[in-house]
Amino acid sequence: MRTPEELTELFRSTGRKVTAQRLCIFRVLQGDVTHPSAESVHALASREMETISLKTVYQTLYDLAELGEIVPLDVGTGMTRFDPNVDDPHHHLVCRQCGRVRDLAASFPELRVPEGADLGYQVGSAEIVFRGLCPECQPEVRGRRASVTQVQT
Amino acid sequence: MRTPEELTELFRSTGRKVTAQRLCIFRVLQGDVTHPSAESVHALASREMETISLKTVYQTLYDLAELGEIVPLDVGTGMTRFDPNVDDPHHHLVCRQCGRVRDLAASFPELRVPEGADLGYQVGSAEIVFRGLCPECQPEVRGRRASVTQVQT
DNA sequence: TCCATTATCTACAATGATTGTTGAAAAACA
DNA sequence: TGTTTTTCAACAATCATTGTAGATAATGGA
Repeated sequence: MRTPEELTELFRSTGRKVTAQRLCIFRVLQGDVTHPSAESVHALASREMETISLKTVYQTLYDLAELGEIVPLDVGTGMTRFDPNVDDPHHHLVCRQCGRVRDLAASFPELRVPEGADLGYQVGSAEIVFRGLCPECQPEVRGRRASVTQVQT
Repeated sequence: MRTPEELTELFRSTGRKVTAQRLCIFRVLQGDVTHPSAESVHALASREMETISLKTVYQTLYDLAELGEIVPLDVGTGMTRFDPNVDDPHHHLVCRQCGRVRDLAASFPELRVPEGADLGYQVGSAEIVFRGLCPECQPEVRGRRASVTQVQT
């Protein structure tokens, strides 16, 4: 995602106004790698601006999404998450315990819909969600993590 | 998914009661390949039993999920979808226009998290959602479908 | 078959995430 | 600085889903 300064520029140049609230949200998102929900962006922003409303956060997040600066993401954790990493094609790691989401920096160019299996769909993209346990949620086995299990695909 | 008769058996043997509503829901799910939402199961069931409540549908769907007969699925269409196909490992095709969901009967045993990209996650499974246009939503080009585009992964 | 037990039913209210509305306030640009 | 237009915060409303409660029905045994 771009810096708050670049986003300011971008907002102005697209006829959007740049307010203290928006700058605050830009700052919160900057470098956030945890794919926050609107709620958690609001919680962080509230630390700087107590009166900022959740509505404003949603609004700004969807403005950013419209400009292609972040991507709304639904990985089945009940809320929409926002991914500020739009530059590198990537997939996602989701913790099935705590819901933590991280980017998986890899592409899978060999991934194809097998011949005849497409049911007539004109497929344009694929998203992979890898599910497992994040480092924090793993049971410790004699001081280190339990052995890695086989990926079921 | 099992037949209504088998499900009746299964429900009884797990201390659940078999009611007319439940049988109706079993019948509706039987052979449904479109991954219906609770709402659409309710709509179909209502054709046979006008008074059946949405709550009952949810309840029965989650009973079936608990018994492993169907799988709740979130593919980002705003509602939970239910997949009666639990026997064959598979992934999903989602229409980005109408939200139609279909099974993609294929497994990708070669799909691995690249060495060092797992960020410490202990990955156990992967789900792939292929997005595109279903046959009904495709623009027609001189009588037949437009050419297939490249899958972006 | 009939009873007693226990689960399930429907109707209704409540939840949590998200979106709509409105008048007040603030940013942009002349 | 003034005017225009957007955005703000507070509040109400929505949608999918879940909780509650008393009425009802399925089950298993007498």
